[in-house]
Amino acid sequence: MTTIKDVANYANVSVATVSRVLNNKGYISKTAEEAVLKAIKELDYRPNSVARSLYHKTSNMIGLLMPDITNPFFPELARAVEDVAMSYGYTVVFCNTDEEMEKEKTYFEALKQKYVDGMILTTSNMDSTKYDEFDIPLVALDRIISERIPTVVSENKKGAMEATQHLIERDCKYIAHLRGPVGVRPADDRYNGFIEIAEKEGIGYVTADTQFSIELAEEKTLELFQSHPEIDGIFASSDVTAAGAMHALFKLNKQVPQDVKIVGFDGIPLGTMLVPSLTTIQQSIYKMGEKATQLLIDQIEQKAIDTYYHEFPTSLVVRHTT
Amino acid sequence: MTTIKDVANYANVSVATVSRVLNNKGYISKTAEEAVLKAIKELDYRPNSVARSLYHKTSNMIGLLMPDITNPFFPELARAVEDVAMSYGYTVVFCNTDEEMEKEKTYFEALKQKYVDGMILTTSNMDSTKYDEFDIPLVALDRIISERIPTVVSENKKGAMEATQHLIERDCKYIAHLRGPVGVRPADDRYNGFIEIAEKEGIGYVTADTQFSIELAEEKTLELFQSHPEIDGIFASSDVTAAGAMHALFKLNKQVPQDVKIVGFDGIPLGTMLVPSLTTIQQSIYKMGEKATQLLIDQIEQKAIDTYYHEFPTSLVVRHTT
DNA sequence: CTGAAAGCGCTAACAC
DNA sequence: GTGTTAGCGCTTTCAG
Repeated sequence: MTTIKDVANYANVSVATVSRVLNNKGYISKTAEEAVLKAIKELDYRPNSVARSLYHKTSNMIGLLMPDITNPFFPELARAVEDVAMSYGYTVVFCNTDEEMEKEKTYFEALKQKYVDGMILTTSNMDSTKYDEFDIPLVALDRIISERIPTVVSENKKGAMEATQHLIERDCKYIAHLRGPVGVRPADDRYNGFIEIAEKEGIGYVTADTQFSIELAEEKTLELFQSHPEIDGIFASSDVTAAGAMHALFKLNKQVPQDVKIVGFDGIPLGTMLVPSLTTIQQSIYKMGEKATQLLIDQIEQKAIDTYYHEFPTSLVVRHTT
Repeated sequence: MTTIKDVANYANVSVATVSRVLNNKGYISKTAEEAVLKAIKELDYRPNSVARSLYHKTSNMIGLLMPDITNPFFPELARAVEDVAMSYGYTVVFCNTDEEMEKEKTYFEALKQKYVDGMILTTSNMDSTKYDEFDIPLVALDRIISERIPTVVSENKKGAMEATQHLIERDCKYIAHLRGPVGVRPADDRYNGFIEIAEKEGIGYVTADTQFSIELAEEKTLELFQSHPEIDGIFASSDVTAAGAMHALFKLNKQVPQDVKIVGFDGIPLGTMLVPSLTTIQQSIYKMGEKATQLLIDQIEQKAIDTYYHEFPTSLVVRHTT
């Protein structure tokens, strides 16, 4: 490993001079600059970023905490974060917390110790005050943690209302809602949107709690039909649970969309892969990831942040399940 | 930020002593140890890992280069890597290279400068000699780069042979193979496996080149049926392309599996979500990720590596498309 | 057993 | 314009 000292020796200047040309700071004579550049090239020197970090207390790394990259909602988000981070010269460290507070805490600490310049949180099971204590740039993505942390979310409630309305317009008389994990904010918002429309329209409905698991969704759907055979519409809180519901219907020998109509939520590629393809509420996943990263970098680079709360519109994408 | 110096002052010892208790190295008296431990606790001190990195020339970070986390084959792999890394106290930096040599090079350099302790490569478009030059621990995962780099792959060819055999046993007379990206090793191996069995069994066949894109797979399938309407079996080189084929068949009004049977490759969750669910060649994705990470950490920790080449068995999972 | 001090590679005063 | 030097926070000889 060649160091700044080697370069200085080779170019017959001091390390300070080398540092100056490296950072374009202070006055350097043309000759000195050339000598240094030549030395750098010939020795194939690259500054050691750990040493820089130590001095600057900054690492050009950002942390990304998410529940589980294996859940098909997250890869696109992660991709967006990585793309933007990369374009600004930041590198991303990623961590799966499984919605477990312990893991979240461990990672949060570990990343702080690594001097990450900021973190994007797509998970939040820690006491929100825990985050507040720390003076590291943070952004909440698809979660709401505290109004002091810039936040990027979808219009979950509005989307859910639209989905429900759509089922009603498609003539559904009795709608089941496969609710997402209770306590997870976006899922709760969707639940509330569903209830609001169902009540307002005076339609029959029933709900069941699920997780982001296809098997569980299938099972719950089977149960629902046992107790409520009159169900003719399903609003699932995610595309994955919608897929689970479709399996259940297949088993029950119900035709989609003739006997039962389905709307999902997320707009992940899975929806188009299903046969019939899934009507869903499309979120601007990639854009949300971009925005969150932008907000984080703005904070890191001390730029003023105008708005702390960003809600991205959703849109109904009608495909073949309705 | 509280430093080792603060702890030393608080405990009335020298920084050397603090360092010793931190690392359980050298002799420390009970009293000194207790004083230090108390100081650490009361000041809520955590060692700065950047400073440690600078001294040790190690960062407890590993890099993970993959083509695109958005491709559903990769999240599980990434998850396995992260899980194992985490359990050994390593943190993972992840990068999407899009199979582009430029990005790969950029990331490779960037990570080296960050002192990552090693890298897992699920991508390889750089000249393999480029990797050899560098003396950083490396593991090739789902790719083969050089025999000097420990490698973890699936039995791609064998799996493909089994898939083809299965279609033949299911009475397919004319089989199409949706080939993966030409030049990507696992895809080429699958292609070769297919050809070998098709030739050996003297069955009719045709192939088409695809990428990991559902749309393209659908399009190519449509084209294939135009020129070869007698196709009654499809072996797709990935589950995603299999899904594309299913869409095409839906459009063509062909029944699966009655008119046409399909086998995919990968064994990603998508397969179970499709209706009918997809028969596929299951790879041990998670295990491969684990093994690769283990191999990397062994190298980092200077443990001897017994075998450089690890091939994981695949297995035929029969579901409803055959 | 413990402390002083050098040094990991780099940056930024502060002199000259 | 350029060099000297004191750190950034930590580890590890080397004395004592």
